[in-house]
Amino acid sequence: MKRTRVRFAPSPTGPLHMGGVRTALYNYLFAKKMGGDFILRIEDTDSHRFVPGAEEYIIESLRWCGILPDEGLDADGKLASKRSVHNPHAPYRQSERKGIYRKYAEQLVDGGFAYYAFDTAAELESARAAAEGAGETFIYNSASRSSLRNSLTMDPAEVKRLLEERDDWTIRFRMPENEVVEMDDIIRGHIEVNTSTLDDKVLWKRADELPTYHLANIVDDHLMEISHVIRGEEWLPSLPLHFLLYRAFGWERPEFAHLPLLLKPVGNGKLSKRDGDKMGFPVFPLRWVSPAGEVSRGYREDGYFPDAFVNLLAMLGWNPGTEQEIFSLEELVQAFSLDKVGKSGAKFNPDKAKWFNKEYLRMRSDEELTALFMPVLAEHGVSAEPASVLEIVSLIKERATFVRDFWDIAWYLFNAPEEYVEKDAAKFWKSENVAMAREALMETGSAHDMEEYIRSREWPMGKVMNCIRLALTGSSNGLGIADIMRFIGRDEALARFHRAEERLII
RNA sequence: GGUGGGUUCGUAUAACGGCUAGUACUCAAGAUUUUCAUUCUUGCAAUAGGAGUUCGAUUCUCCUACCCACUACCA
Repeated sequence: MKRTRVRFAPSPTGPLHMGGVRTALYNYLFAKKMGGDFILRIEDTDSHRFVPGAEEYIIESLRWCGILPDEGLDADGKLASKRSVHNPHAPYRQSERKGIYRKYAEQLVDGGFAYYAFDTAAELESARAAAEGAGETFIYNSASRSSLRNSLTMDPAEVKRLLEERDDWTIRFRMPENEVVEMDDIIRGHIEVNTSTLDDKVLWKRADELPTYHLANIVDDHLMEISHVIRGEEWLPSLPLHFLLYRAFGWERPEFAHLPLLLKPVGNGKLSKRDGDKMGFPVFPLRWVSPAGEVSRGYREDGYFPDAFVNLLAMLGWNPGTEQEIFSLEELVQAFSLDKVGKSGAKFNPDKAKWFNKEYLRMRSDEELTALFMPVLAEHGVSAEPASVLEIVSLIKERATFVRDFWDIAWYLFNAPEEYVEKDAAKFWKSENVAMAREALMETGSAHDMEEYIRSREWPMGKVMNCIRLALTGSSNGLGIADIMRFIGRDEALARFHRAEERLII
């Protein structure tokens, strides 16, 4: 049986967004599940839309997620340009493969599957405008190509002359007339399309001597021995062309699987960069600063754990068929299967994303979380013993979604409150409570004794404790008094209490 | 406009023609707790509409509606 080989083939026209990461993830999971190879290829055949830094961003994102390719990267983590044992199909950047595509395009011309077209951009523009004016849509296909300037309509000598003289011609695919293309998609099943609704796509451009996506994609997938093409649903409309291209070349084609789109949380439409900015969640795996200086937030910088991010992405459009929701990458590999991938677009839910991170935070060891929390403390000008921070972490980890929440939850263990929440003070800072609290605090040496003291006197525990809590934390919520006092000590607790007495008016 | 794809609680999804349509997130209520949070319990909430096939349809077929994608010498 043929070895499973899949590829992730992004275009470096900007930062990879979470939908792209999911496509990469599904490719990776499928490859690993089948014991095959996951290949990274950069499709940079559009010389006009190249964005500096985008390729590096893609690689760094995959690295952060732990879904690095088996093939396509050199040992230094850079995209491979030279062949090696691990990179037998290098280069993996299409701009570096530039020289190989022309002969394939011409092979199609020779076989009668493609032709040379000499229409200028301006001519096509006006043809489109004319059709639109007549209430029709201009399609470059069997119906219109006979009246356009190409090697199918022109004298061979004239064609030869133009090919030599001009440098703006293209090679177009000769779409068959009125033929039903029958296709099978692993996710969507059987699909039929009539070629009369399709157009003669440009395959190769003389102007920059570069192929378009369609040609480069098919040629490279063939050359790289790709067995399964797993890509976004937006490619489904070009599947007939790709089928026909494989047929024209006489190549065995890979299996196809078109993934459902990731949609925006509210309203309709696919997830876009603006949604995240507007609704307060990241759309990108990593922070991205555009060449113009525009900043987009990233899951990494927002405090998400990479395994949580991968987990939540995996569950968007796929399910294991069981009720398990938390999966490590290895477990995902084991459980993954393309026939459990859904057909309909998945709306991204930021609340569920946070829930995943919360679950992962709880699974982290106290030691690891402490190591992550120490720098946060330093930022707040606090120096604390790792041992006591570890103890604090174990107390607060269940209350947090992100490590950065730790400070908001436990800051009062390090600093005395500067102000008091008015509403809470009004509720609990009453003379009789304050008197009881003061006595309990002064007369006992530990939180445990204090509790006994209050209990034995049959004082209202809630009122007294909240009075003390208000003095210690500035509000009526937070950790247990015993825990707080263990960390700040009795002296500090008394000092805070006296300070509250000075500052708060009863 | 044309072509293709899609449609189960608000969201993600389960139910390979057959129990009362299940689970998770969110939300609400209750229990626990010295407060908050956690935890636990309970609750709210869905098969887009209409035909057909069938003993029986969320599931198969058709029609309608709505949504999405594509419709470049972009990917």
